[in-house]
Amino acid sequence: MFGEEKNMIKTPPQKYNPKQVEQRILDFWENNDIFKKSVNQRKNCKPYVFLEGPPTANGLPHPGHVLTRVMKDLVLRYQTMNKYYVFRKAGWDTHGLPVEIEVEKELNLQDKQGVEKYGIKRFNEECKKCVFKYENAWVEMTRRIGFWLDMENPYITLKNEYIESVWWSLKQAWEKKLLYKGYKVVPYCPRCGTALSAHEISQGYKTVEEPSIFVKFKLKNEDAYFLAWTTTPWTLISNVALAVHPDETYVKIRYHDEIMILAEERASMLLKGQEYEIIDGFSGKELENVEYEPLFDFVKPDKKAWYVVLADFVTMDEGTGIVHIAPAFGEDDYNVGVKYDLPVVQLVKLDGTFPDEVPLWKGKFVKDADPEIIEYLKKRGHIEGVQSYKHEYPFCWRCDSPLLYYAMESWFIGMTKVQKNLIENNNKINWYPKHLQQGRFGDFIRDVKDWALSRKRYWGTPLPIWTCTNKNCKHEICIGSIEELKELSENFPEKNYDLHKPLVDELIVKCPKCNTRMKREEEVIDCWYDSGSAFFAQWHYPFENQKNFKENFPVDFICEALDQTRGWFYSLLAISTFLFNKPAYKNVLTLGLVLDENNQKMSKSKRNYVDPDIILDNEGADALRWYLVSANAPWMSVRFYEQAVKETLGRFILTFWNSYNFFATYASLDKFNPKKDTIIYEKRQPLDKWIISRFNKTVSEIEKHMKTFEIHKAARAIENFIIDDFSNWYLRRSRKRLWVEEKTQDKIAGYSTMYDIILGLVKLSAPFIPFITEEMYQNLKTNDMPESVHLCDYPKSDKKMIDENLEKGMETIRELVEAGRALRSKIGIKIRYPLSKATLVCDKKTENSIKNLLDLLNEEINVKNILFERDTSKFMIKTAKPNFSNIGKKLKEKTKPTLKKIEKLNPAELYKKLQRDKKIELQINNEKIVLTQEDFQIAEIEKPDIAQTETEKIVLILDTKLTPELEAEGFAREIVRRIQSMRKELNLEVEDKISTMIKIDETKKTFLKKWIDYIKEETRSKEIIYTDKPLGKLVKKWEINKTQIEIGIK
RNA sequence: GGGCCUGUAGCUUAGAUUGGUUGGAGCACCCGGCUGAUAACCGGGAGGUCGAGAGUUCAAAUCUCUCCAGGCCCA
Repeated sequence: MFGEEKNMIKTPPQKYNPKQVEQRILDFWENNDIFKKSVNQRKNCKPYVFLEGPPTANGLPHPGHVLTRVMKDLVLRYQTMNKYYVFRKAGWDTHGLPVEIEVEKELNLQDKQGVEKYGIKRFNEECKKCVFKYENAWVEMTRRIGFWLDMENPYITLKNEYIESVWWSLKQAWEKKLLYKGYKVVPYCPRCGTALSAHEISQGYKTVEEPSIFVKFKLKNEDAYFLAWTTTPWTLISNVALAVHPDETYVKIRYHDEIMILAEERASMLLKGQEYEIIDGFSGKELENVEYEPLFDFVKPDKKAWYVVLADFVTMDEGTGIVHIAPAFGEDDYNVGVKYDLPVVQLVKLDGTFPDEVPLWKGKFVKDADPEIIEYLKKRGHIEGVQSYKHEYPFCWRCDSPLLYYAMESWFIGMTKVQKNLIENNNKINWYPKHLQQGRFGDFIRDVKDWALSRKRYWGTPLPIWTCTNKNCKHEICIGSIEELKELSENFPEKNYDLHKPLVDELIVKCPKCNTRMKREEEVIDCWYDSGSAFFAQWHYPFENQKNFKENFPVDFICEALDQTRGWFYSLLAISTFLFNKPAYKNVLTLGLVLDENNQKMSKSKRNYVDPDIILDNEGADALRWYLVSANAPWMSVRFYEQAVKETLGRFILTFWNSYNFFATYASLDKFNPKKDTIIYEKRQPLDKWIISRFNKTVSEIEKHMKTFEIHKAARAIENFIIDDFSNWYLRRSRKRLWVEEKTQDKIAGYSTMYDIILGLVKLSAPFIPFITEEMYQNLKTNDMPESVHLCDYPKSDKKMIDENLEKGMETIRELVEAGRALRSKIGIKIRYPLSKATLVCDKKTENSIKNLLDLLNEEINVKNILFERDTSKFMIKTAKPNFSNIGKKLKEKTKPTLKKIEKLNPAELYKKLQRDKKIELQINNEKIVLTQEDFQIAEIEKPDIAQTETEKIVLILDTKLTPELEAEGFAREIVRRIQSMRKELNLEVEDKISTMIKIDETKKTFLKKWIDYIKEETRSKEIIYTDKPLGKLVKKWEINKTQIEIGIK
């Protein structure tokens, strides 16, 4: 016996069926709790803290989600195998406007009024259901691609505990005086009565053509006008200021007998070819605070208004360089208003019509009033011109009404106050890729605005701020825990409560100061705040798990797609900065987007969406994973289509499988026992030592790349190793070793090496392709190894095993093999026919580096002997050939006959003669012609029966003479090949014995005499019988080098 | 409109830091070979204005500027 049964390697199935294998592995993991074990066995190790960016399960997962999950899983498995404790809690993001919109659609509700009519309680119940609508699809996708994540105990943002943690953090902000009420200009749909998110707006841009007007504002105390330009006449009613650019030049001109002020650059553009006179010029700065007379005075502002302010956003691209400012209707306007303490005049009602204060147009929709307003101003001489203007304007995606930019009351977190800390904390984060840190993200933070936190909606974490309804008290409190709320409210339910609307608003909360009932601010908060709280709220910190939180903060690793830069990546940093003044995470890997085959963003509306399930079924999760991680750097966009994954399967996964399969098949035949049949390193072949060296080098390469999240490079290092070094060289060169029937030491050395390498590879690539590696591992493992490859430790590079010299030598050998094959192909002698000798011309150093590896070269180019030389002179003959241009110049019309004569001479003789006599004399048409050395060029040619080629360091010379013995050997190999292909045709097992009958002419019989045993052995023939009528299961006629033979086998 | 990223053979890509011989691979293609790894393997071939243009330099895929195309984010 060669080994014990339990450590035996089985013969794997020839064909790899990804779906079947992966299904079986999934079951194996589940039945044996491998995921939990992989986490728990590292419980006492250093933690590597991961935080899951929570998806919303109210839509189906998208290929982009597959990519993020694959990448996260890869990193986490890698760290786990590297002996870190990696806790992996799933999370669900459950609040937000998209959910509400989805539900509104389902319930066919048109607007907020519709929602309130339907009932907030019922509505929110629907929302709650909706966010888990596709939970199954998500869980199934996650499972199927092999993402190990604890989905049984996820954090969920809608849970009371989660909300409580969020409340706690808001109270921290409150106490730090960061939470305040202000205005925010938002795109607003007056018909739906709701503000729209950026995402919604981007869906609804349309090109419209509208009137734009040039409006004259008369200066106070001077008979001159500011000329301003606007596309929204209805906002003029609420005008409070004019803005100019501080650094631009403005001019006072006389035009049509009126004095007007506008930007110099714009004047020359607008009045091109017209007559006007420049009276004066000044910089924008000089205009600051100049007052003008209002166009309308429907209300008396409570603050100083109607003067010139300075603003950088004023451009010279269009208009007059003077911008009319209505802080209630534009974000820029609002910001400049805050800076100058301008009043907010808001003469538009929430339904988009003018209020009673504007008697002229009251009740009219503002946009419809534009023509009337223009007419009104014209009559009063305030209009200098009307142009039609084409531009992009946002419309409500739901009801198609034009959106109004509108200042709404909103609660803010004063991020500008902690900006310095934000910048400092950002600088502590390792960003991958690096450029985001100071680029897109850094820019964003350097220009940070206060966080508009509140949403006038229903489905979200309620804003925990209550105001006393007693007009004399007006006390405001922020509640930071359920306990606190219980204490202050009379009717807090004992159990089964839900902190969402409407319950929070039904509580009778009494003012701690005057005991009057308090009213909650009706808003819910931005759901980005929810997910940005995950790093503490997932622990229900500080109410529970204080220790857990402290050990897991800051998080080591988060990973999401590029679109999260200003989303989750920001909200995490923002919250952790004002709470703890630390970054929430140390490393952030930002992934590129998943595009379709034509580099277009995948979307359902474009119908270019690739369903991951199809690929998972056809090519499998491993091929999909490998493609996604090896195709490109993680932060680059990756094209996603089935053909690409199919190619990955063929090129890489199947090559890996075939390598494994090849080894396992033979190891099983020979009952190789990995525990007992080991050969010490020193006794292995150079080839073995070489692959071990290459392996260890690959391991260290991977370590280097994984450190910098250059996962594609790590993957490619594995791929190159497997395909190039292991499969296409090591195994190919080792096949003969396994083909011998006895269990030689060499064969066992081969098995040992293959076993070690494949087992190492299986571990090395387990985080990348967890299924196929598990399948292989289960067959390879001995009973004292962990039960799953994912419970193993990651391979470490053993520097002692790296032999640079050997690697260099092997490289040289491989170059020689390549050159040798090319040479044989050129001279037309098949590799099957051995040649007597090859000579390598090189220096001593090179000779030394390869002298132990010559067997490989021997076999690959099939020569009997290999010799070394220092120079090529033995094999080459120097010759002289005519130098056409010199001879031509010298002999003119006699050139042709001369050349003809030279052609007839032996070039080698010619060379010798030239060397000796320095000249040559020729008799042409009775004339003596003398040619000298300059008339010839020196060339080298091979001697007869010599062929040569060269690599960078070595000249390879083959003796091409085929002796009868050599030919006989080649002929024997021809026969072997025919018999082998017949064996194959009969689908014989490798070890099956056959009986062979050959019909062949007598001369060849003697010719072959020496090689009969060889043929027998190679073809596993018990006997070879010469006969005129070969019989057997398969009989075939062949022609080899014009010799007819007939072979029968059984 | 602004910021950032990307652009190398039909496709996927190497090339960084530090400019330096003739820009490497793989897939696909064509020719030849091999035949118990067969959705393979080996040799050869064809295929490149390195997105375009300008500049710096003895020398540019690489550095600078401008432009073009695609993408993302923000307006």
